[in-house]
Amino acid sequence: MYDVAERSGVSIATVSRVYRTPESVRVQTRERVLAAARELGYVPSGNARGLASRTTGVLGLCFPDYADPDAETAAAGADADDDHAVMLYSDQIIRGMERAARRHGYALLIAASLDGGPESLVAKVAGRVDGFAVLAQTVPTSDLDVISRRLPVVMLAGPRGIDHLDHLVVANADGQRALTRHLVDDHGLRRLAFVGGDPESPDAEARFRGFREACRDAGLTEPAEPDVRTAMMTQAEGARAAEALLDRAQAAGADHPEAMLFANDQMAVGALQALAARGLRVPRDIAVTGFDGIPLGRIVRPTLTTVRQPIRQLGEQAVELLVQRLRDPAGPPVSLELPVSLGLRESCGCG
Amino acid sequence: MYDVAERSGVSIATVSRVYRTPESVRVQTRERVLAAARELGYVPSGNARGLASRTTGVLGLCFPDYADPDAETAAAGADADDDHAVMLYSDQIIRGMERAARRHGYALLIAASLDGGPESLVAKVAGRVDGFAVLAQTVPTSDLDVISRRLPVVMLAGPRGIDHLDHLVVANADGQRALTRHLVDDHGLRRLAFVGGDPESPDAEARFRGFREACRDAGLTEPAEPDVRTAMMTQAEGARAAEALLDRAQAAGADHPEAMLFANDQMAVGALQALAARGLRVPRDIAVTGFDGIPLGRIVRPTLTTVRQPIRQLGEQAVELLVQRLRDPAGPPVSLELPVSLGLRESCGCG
DNA sequence: TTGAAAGCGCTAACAA
DNA sequence: TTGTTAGCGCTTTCAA
Repeated sequence: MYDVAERSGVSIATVSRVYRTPESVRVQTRERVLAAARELGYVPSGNARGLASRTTGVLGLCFPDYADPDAETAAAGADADDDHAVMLYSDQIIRGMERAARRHGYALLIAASLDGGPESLVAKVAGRVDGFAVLAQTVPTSDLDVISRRLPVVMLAGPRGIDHLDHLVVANADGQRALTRHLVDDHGLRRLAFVGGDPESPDAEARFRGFREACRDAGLTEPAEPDVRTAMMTQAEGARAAEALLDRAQAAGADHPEAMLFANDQMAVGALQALAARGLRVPRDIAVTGFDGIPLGRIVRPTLTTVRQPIRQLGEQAVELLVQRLRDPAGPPVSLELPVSLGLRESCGCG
Repeated sequence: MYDVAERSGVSIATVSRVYRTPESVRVQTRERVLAAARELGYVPSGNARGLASRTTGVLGLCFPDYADPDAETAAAGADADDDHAVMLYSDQIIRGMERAARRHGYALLIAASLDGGPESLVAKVAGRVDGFAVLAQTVPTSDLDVISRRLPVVMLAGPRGIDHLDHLVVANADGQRALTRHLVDDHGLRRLAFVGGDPESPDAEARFRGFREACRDAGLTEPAEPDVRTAMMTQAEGARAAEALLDRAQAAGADHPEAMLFANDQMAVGALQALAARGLRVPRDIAVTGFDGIPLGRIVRPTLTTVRQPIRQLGEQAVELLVQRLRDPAGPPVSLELPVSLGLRESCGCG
């Protein structure tokens, strides 16, 4: 910058103005500066700029560093030889955030979190942005606690964790409730079984809650617990859960459920295969539903009825929240729930 | 940092050491510093750090700001109501780069390029990274010219543009040549028609070149030009091109081609529909092929034979190139061509 | 093992 | 419209 100033015969302040507020510099001068900059290959240092102005013009995103297990499994199921079709949860959030960030003139810095420590990627991100979003279970609460005292952080798709953070979730309970009602009201099903996940998973629990509430509202017996729980909510576990449900009914001399509702699509897809193997036709003999809206759900036969998560909107909304928070750092913490939508396809008897 | 130093009774130099080279500080001291940092909510400033050390630990990516028309069209074709299934070209590159960057300890800064000007997003990215990748036709050559004199830039999937840049392309000609040979050698087809794109598109032209070479090698007449060219290579244009080809043959009193090869999957998908509408069965009456390997290609019926681009590897390789260039700034410019693979499915008679 | 001090390249008053 | 001058918060010799 000093070189550019010297070469064009102005002060560094003028060079700075040319880049920050071009109108405030006489056209003639401006062009002289720009020419010199071009000749010298001058690229303004974002670091120096950020240091002097205390803003970076960058928003961040931290997401888990393990490859999304759901998506990987889906890829394997669909077509193992390439992964063009499979979009990860994080890919979609990135896309949403990038678009929204661009609208507001921000760039997006992304990093999957390695393990902690003073020099973790999270720390790096935090030090280089004006604010950032964190996907649930990515960053230790203790780190977030420290960081969120210095800059805006929004927590995505998880428990708030720290109560002064802004936070964004999808309407898990609402979605599952609506889907359950659809089964009861529109298809007349009454013997429903719910397959949940780890009790520690807020998503899975919220979905079960929705199921339970719908049962209650419909006058069915309100279950205290999911009929089956799985640890990882994988396809294999879904298949096993379906079989267990069948075996259990048989052992009791009872009819099998009229519908199996799974806390995610992965398990539902696994169940579809297991049920076919046992000679049950879906949806004729039994209905099956999932949750998430993964691509695999419309490749399998029958196509899978599900609740679609608005993942991209999650990213966009995260940026909106950050931008707003940057404008008004003192406002009360915001907590938003994004609406989901039903994807009614063949496996429930629609489509 | 001064506060942390004061609170823990050391100098700022020691605080710095705690974060940069923890081993060089006595354990006792280190923990005192860390405790103070925690209490104060200290987050090291990436800007200051970058300014002082002249490195950012961040790599960048600039990609076009228009939504990828191919992918958007694919989404519309597959299922207009959501976009979970559709991965954009840029999404895949981002994913590839992020993974590779993480392996090398870098974070990734992404920005779609708005229009130029001194304050463009490109300039912002350039000023905040140690090096970055540019997707073809994203950044004006003049800007790149200036920027690339200060930091490593790798050009992706396009003409090199500036000859001292590292640059990465996929083997368009090789892929189309191999696919054409497959049609000729394995399926015994000889009357082939090629539908290309804008002569300005290096990708489309390279693909046509591969086609032409394969024709020559097979002893067929070597076409000087594609049988049809389209401007945007969309589905609609592909459909129109297929019809034009049919009409042309009919007008000439000739048989229709035995195969139509399209310069991308979009057009091929459009053609599939047009051919079905004309009562032609694919691949029985005529074979159809595309290029790219978009997700839609395996959802349509018949599934589409294509050449798959290794897009994610493009991103990973870009990072490798940048890292290498950062290590050895003076080395000669590198130019790599990534191999593609055939995706033989139903529309050519395989699968 | 720790401290002192000189920048890194820019922005933002304030002056002229 | 342009120039002067303090820092911004850190890293990095060089000494101690």
